[in-house]
Amino acid sequence: MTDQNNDTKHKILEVARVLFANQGFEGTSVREIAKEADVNIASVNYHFTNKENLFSEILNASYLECSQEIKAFYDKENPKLEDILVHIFNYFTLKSHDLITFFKMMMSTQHNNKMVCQGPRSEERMGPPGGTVIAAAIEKEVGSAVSEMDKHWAVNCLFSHVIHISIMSKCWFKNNDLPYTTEEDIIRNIRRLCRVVLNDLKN
Amino acid sequence: MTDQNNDTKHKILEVARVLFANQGFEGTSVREIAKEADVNIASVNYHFTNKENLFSEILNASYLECSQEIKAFYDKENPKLEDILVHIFNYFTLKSHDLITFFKMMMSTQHNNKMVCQGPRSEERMGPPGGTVIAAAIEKEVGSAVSEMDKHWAVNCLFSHVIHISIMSKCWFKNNDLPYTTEEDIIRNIRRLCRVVLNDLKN
DNA sequence: GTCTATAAATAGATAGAC
DNA sequence: GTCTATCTATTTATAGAC
Repeated sequence: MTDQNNDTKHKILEVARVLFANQGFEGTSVREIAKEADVNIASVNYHFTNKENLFSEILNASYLECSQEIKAFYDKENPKLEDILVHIFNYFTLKSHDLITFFKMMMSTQHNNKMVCQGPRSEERMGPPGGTVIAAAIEKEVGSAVSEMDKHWAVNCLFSHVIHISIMSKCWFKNNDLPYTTEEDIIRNIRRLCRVVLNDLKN
Repeated sequence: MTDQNNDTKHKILEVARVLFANQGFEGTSVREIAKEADVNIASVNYHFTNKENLFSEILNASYLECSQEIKAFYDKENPKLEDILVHIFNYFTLKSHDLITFFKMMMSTQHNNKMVCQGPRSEERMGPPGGTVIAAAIEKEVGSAVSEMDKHWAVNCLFSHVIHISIMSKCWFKNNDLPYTTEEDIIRNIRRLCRVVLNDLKN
């Protein structure tokens, strides 16, 4: 594998994940990817066999990178639960298209049946990316006596809020100037939900 | 307008909303819609001018019908907050493609900029469908002294959870058999979040 | 209002020269 | 590994007969 190969392959991946995130699978053409990445159109199929496989590789990589990013933050900063969720929000909205891509793909029924389940399942049974880290943080703050069901409930509530807000802040809020939807508002709201959920688990 | 016209137009709308919900805008062809609705392909453009306009009409209608359905339930049953949210969950997952369609469309960046804002804005400034009903129910249970900010926070938390779970239960859960994701689990979790959020507002 | 036929554009994929 | 050229299929949209 030459440097040129790596370059081309990498450029395609970088461009494709952004285009897929913004336009969906069907909304993005291979030609568009090649043009935007400034590579020849035939190189896409040469490196990835076909469009579906390119998509699939990005899907699996996105899940993995999301999980790893969150894990790295947790290991390095030893943060509180609410800091993790704010970190996830910032990561998704400011730094990366990964999660947007990932959840849009899941919502495309014709693809999720074929694709979501394949590839390495890094977090057991493919819970939400970062799910195990969120669960660990909950246990640390509430105590290890917390039941599995309680933990699942809490992870679910918190993650669903963050992912929903992350996605909505990119389209809905922007187009409808709703009240209390500045970045500071959103982060304050995330922290508040964390405290409220944790309080419930403690009782 | 003859009956035949109404029939054809109505059939197209019914079929298209389901296909758009499942496959997205680009993933659904006009041919597929016409075939599934058992109408001639040219009638789609005859009645709706073009594909984008058909999509746009469905988008606005879906938002409106969601809001009205929730409002009707509220006016008729005088339910508790948690019953409203369970009703929304049931409505979205069991009875209708409306919300799925609506949120998928919002996530398609190339369309939401053009479309989401147009049409009648039934709930002020296009908050989530059912948002005003949820807010009213909160006020009824917590008391009218609750601040606007608190209400927005609560609506946000509760709605984001329900919509996320509704969407996920159609693809993610099914494909990854995660624990605590039966319909009963989900409903129990929704009710729990309602109680926890309400408790916080009362203090 | 409905139909067939077709125009015009674009899609994914590949053959074959280099 | 990269490129041009092209095949084949499919798309949206429309013209024109009925």
